[in-house]
Amino acid sequence: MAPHLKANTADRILDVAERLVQTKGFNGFSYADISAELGVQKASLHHHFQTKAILGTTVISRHRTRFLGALAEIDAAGSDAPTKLNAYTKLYADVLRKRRMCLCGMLAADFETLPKPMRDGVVEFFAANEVWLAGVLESGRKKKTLRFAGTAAATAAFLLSSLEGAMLVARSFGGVAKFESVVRKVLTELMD
Amino acid sequence: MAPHLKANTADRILDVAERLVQTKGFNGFSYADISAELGVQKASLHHHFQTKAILGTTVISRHRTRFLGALAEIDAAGSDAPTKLNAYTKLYADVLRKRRMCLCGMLAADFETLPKPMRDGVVEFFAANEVWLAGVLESGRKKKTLRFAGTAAATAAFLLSSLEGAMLVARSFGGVAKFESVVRKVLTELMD
DNA sequence: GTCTATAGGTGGATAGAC
DNA sequence: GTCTATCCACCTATAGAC
Repeated sequence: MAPHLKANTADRILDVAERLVQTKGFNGFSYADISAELGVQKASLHHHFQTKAILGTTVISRHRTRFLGALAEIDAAGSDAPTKLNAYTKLYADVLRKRRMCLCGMLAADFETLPKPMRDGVVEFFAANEVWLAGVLESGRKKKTLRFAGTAAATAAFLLSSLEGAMLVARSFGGVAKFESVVRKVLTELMD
Repeated sequence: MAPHLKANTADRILDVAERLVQTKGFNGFSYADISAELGVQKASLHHHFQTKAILGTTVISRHRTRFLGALAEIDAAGSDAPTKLNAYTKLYADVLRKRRMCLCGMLAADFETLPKPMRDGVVEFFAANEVWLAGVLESGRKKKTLRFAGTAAATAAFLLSSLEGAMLVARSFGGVAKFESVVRKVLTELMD
């Protein structure tokens, strides 16, 4: 709430690290990159985040907190299910507009090379997303504002997969316009 | 055609490099990894592929040739459009079963860190896939074996995105079963 | 909490013998 | 075509002064 004009060093490190993970992947950047960008020595970065694994884990957990906060805000608005799904896809579009990949989508690509705590964070993020989506879908089906075959859980998995894939592909091939075209196709199936 | 019992060194290097890209990403492996696995010194690898960029570019172009060959085989079978789409998704499922990501899907994640020739290869691969898919979709619509709204090109982009995303997510969260569940959902929309 | 300095290892890449 | 040996830049991480 209280807006600090200058974030503290740890947060500024996390900001840069988060962006670098989302654009270059966890193995595509180093402490030296963060050091150069912030004008802070590498040793100072290690003071705040002793190892890269700890830095990565912290990036994930801060991101999950914020993302779940955004979902809570969507819920708090009290809109109907289709509006909630639109708002959800807008979260992804906003990330893509910054030329970034979904944090956990990127880390899913790097998955095999990640330390265990980061892997766990990625899986938790996907699970939380699917739980939230399934809830929205189920409520939409009850109120007849959404239509879909099969379980809400399977439809949630389909939604998450399609959004992640649309981001992944669009970042190199087609851009925001293609992402939004795919999103419209996905949502239309549920809402028409 | 002629089955060599032992592939030549260059091909064996490409085999390992391809698998490492698909599992760890382009920035997640080194010449040392290939060296250890093949029992060949790093300097020898550089004799066959002078730089990592050349190695990566060669992996992509060999993969594109093989993949387009697989699509040509599907076409040669002369099946109807739904059968072709099923065969196409099976190509992806087979990769996932080997616990690998689609080569170009993985490289799409690494995109920002790739040398230009590799970027071009990734984009070409996606473009070729969408062209092929759009052709199958258009022919299916003509013969009323497939139904979809909008253009064949947009539907092809949706298909590709969903398959890439389903692979990306399923590799860390849900496995082959979830991938196939998503695929069934995607194809059912077109075939029901 | 930030710095300088450095350790110890690995990255991609090359030279030159065989 | 494969090897040994080596270069140098960069990596993560630590020690210790300020």
